[in-house]
Amino acid sequence: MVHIVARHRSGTQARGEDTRRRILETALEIFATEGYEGASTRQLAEHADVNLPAIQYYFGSKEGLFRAVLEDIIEHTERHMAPLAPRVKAALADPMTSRDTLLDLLCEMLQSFVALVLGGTQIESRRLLFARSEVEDTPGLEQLHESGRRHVFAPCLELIARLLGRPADDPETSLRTLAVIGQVTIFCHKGALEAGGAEKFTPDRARLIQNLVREHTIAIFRAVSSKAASLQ
Amino acid sequence: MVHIVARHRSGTQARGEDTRRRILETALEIFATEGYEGASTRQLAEHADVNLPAIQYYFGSKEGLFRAVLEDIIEHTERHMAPLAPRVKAALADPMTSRDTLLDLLCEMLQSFVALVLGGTQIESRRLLFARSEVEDTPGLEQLHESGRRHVFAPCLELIARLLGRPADDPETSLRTLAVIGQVTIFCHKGALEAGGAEKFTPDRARLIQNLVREHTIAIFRAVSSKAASLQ
DNA sequence: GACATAGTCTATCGAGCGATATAAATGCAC
DNA sequence: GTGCATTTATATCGCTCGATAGACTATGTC
Repeated sequence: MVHIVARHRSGTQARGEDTRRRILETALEIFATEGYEGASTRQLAEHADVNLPAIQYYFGSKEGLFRAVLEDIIEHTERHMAPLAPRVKAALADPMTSRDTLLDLLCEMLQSFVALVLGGTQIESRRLLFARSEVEDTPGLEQLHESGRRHVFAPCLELIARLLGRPADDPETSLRTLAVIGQVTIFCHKGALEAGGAEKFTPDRARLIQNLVREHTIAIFRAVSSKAASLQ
Repeated sequence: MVHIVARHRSGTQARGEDTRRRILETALEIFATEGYEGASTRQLAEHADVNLPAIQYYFGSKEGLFRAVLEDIIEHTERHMAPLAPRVKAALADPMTSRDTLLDLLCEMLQSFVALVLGGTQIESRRLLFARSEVEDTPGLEQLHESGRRHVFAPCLELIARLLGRPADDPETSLRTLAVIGQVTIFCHKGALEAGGAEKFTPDRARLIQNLVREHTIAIFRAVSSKAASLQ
């Protein structure tokens, strides 16, 4: 029952801890490329260079392993988005915050989101798993989804609601928010790589995307604000 | 070997043809919700109300059935996008075409794309299968991808290249194109439904999305054109 | 009415899956 | 060194998968 109790390190336990992490890290890659159902426990064990029952031993089950992988990602997401959260919260709390400040915060949110999906360690795997979470229906993916909604979608929605002068639960507000975020999420898909002409997203490429999404977003909300913003 | 020879209709043959179509249509739904690997031949047969070997009989194999489903979708995509293609081609061929015309055509392309993924018959299934094609790695999906690239991405890319005054193979051009298209593709994901607050995309909702994507796109390219459009 | 063809049925194959029972190996405390 | 918990290894279970074999029925032809 190692996968439940807390770990204390020394000789054998330390080795066990290493094994656990090795399984966890290779599992991220394999789940990302093969999907949950597509990845077999035998494949997972082989790539982590452990024997088959090790997965049950450390994580209880294949599902337990998958959930552990997701928890790692969620934790990373939250840590990545954390610095911006209080600033957004403060800006929203103050009714006097200027439009420029709100718009600037929105752009920062989006740029941070680009950095999240295109940068950092294990980029490719996280990117693929994000994309999968939109499609598959696997135990635990709901949590990943929920995390994305809380740390990315919700703050953007609130900022955009203020920029539009509309309630956050207005359809137009949420649909515009989705459209704006869609500018970023499309880069999670492998089709975007091919169409972009490159094999991988280099840091240069990521920075270019950040700048251009910023430019688009500013253009959108400058235009929308200059009119009554009521269509249909 | 019915799945190869051409069909001629009369008594038994006509019944066979009906069975074939019934399998094809229910298979679209099941592949969309369960994925290629997730859908079992037993499930497919049961939902189509045929026995298990019927799939092998009519389509050779599970893979053959899947490819047949994709071909149906691709054909639908091409037929949907066909009316716009010659107008785009003509506009691009003429070096004197005005910016406003180019921008208007781009918006029409995007609106038509919205209608494709959110409207028509078997909407939900096609939408889900589009989303899956971005992630899964299944026989034949490459063709679907290729079709989307040729009928949606490529024309938009050419129009945007002209609007930016940049070559079509410039990274900025393709990345901007992806960002703009991303405004639409995000609505293929089920997460977009929940975040949008609705259970399904009603025609009203689809029209609202069309209008708002149009507005965003116009704002983006009016702003970009008004400056030298050279960043990073 | 005999025959060939088209279509459908039941039953079953071999392969791969996740999971486990069981036991050997490893390092710790005493 | 002996007892004990932790970690790794072998062998195998029960199940579902895609696919097929082969018998049976319905239809159109002559």
